[in-house]
Amino acid sequence: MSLTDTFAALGNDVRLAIVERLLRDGELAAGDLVADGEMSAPAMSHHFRVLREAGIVIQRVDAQRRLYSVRPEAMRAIGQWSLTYREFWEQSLDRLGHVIEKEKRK
Amino acid sequence: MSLTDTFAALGNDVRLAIVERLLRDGELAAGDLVADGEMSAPAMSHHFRVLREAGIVIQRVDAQRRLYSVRPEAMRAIGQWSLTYREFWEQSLDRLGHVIEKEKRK
DNA sequence: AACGTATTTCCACGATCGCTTAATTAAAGA
DNA sequence: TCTTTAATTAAGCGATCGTGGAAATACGTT
Repeated sequence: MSLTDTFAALGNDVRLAIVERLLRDGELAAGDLVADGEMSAPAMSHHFRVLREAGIVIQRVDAQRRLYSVRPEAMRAIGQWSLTYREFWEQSLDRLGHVIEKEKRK
Repeated sequence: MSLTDTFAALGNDVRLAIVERLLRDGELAAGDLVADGEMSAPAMSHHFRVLREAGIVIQRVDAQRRLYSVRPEAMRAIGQWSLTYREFWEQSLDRLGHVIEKEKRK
């Protein structure tokens, strides 16, 4: 459940797509994802397991269905991490911003 | 060079540690990382290659040495992505915040 | 030219990944 | 109870990953 595990879990096209779909649509059943994607149910189930074990999604049981949703804590961990270095990754934008500022003053 | 590739590259303890080290110390030679870690030079070189191919670090040549540093663009991609969903991952904090607000009003 | 330093590429190996088919579990409906 | 629906677990397979040792490459120094 470390940040490495989080990144590893999201480092796969299928799983990143699942997470983004859940972030847009909210809670969805495993079958919903199997329906529109061209992926077998076992394969999808495996991806959900990886996401669950990484702490990215939680599972809620409703009769036969397994409803999945994204854990805000997981997203927050990534958010906090990137914000820690925000000054760094905005430095090139800052430079650009300064150039624009200087241009304006002319 | 997609976001998936970025996450995949960071989904490894050694590589995440390398990136955080570079973010703290700035530009470092491959050998510097080999020195303090208990990892062989070939293994370290491979990790740098993965990070480079994912667009996370850039290599600058100085005589025999290869100096590595983090590309702000890569960090920004993660930052922007998480900020896209900021409202979502701050919702649980918001709820906590509201509870605190209500408590204050009493 | 020969040597030392810094790093990468090549080759091999065991471990893990992503997927499929088949079997299993579990709950709802007839 | 038998069947259908929803999903997971089990087993097996090729592909990729992470690593180390050995060799190769590249630059600087003597």
